[in-house]
Amino acid sequence: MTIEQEFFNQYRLMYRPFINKLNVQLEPYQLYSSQWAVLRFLKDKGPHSFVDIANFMSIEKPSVTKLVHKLLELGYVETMAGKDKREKLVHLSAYGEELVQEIKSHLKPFFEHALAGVAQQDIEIATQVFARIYMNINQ
Amino acid sequence: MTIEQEFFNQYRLMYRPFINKLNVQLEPYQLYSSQWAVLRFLKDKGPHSFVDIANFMSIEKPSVTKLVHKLLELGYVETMAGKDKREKLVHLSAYGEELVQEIKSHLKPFFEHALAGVAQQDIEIATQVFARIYMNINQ
DNA sequence: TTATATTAGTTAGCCTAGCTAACTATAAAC
DNA sequence: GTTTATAGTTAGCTAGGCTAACTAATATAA
Repeated sequence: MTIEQEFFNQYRLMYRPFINKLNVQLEPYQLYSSQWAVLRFLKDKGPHSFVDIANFMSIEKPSVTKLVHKLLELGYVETMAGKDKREKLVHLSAYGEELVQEIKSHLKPFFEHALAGVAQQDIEIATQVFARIYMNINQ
Repeated sequence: MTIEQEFFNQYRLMYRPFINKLNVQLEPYQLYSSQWAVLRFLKDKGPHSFVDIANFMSIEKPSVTKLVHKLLELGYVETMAGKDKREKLVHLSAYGEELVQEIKSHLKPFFEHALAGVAQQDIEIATQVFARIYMNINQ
């Protein structure tokens, strides 16, 4: 087994336990990890269109429609007019802003526990590896 | 944003593009990445029961039933009697053995391309980080 | 030794988180 | 002014899981 194969084996093996545990953490907020990813994107990058969200998350437009409509129902986000009559910009509501802050605090110990015993430098190295793979894979 | 949050953001962001590209690579063999994970497990660790597969992959027994039955249909695996009349051991068929070898060779350049420009040492560090998280998360 | 509890695998039916195809409304390009 | 492209939606599909409830076989305890 090459180290590349081993890397991707371990990468994938970790995915489901991680997502399952994350979803448990998010349950009090009526959120799944995919919806949380949208909120985090809006928090970090500000208001963006449905297409922007699709591109950022590497998913298709109809998937974004579903995610955002659920977040609208929950009152966590709102839409406003975009640069023309077709485009709609999604942004966090006042309530959503508060909630995202709260969730971030709530998740902090979970993430720290997950990475317990890992050197800060190694976390940074691994993070850069992800970014590089993302780039390589999308040419 | 803490480095822990950034780590998990990047981790998740990479997942879908990676799995989608991997599934394209596996298409000629009529396999999806989850089915491939089962074959790889059987190749690496030898014949195992449905419960063993469930534990290893962190999924439930009914999910294993579906995956293995698909692999049986394709003729890639076979079952044999286990240590008692309840248990069934799954193992690669002769054809499956050959195929797994072929797929591994086929995937090699894909993995190398994905990790192009990443130092061997950093790949190893990241792999160990995954293993540690897996351990931390499952107590 | 029987009654009870546990374990291995299956079936049915559900959910998340995506997808494609086809559509409407609007905008851009020719 | 017609064609082409873009933003978002709808309908209906799939992968890849899940829980609940079941059967058959085994282990435990009275």
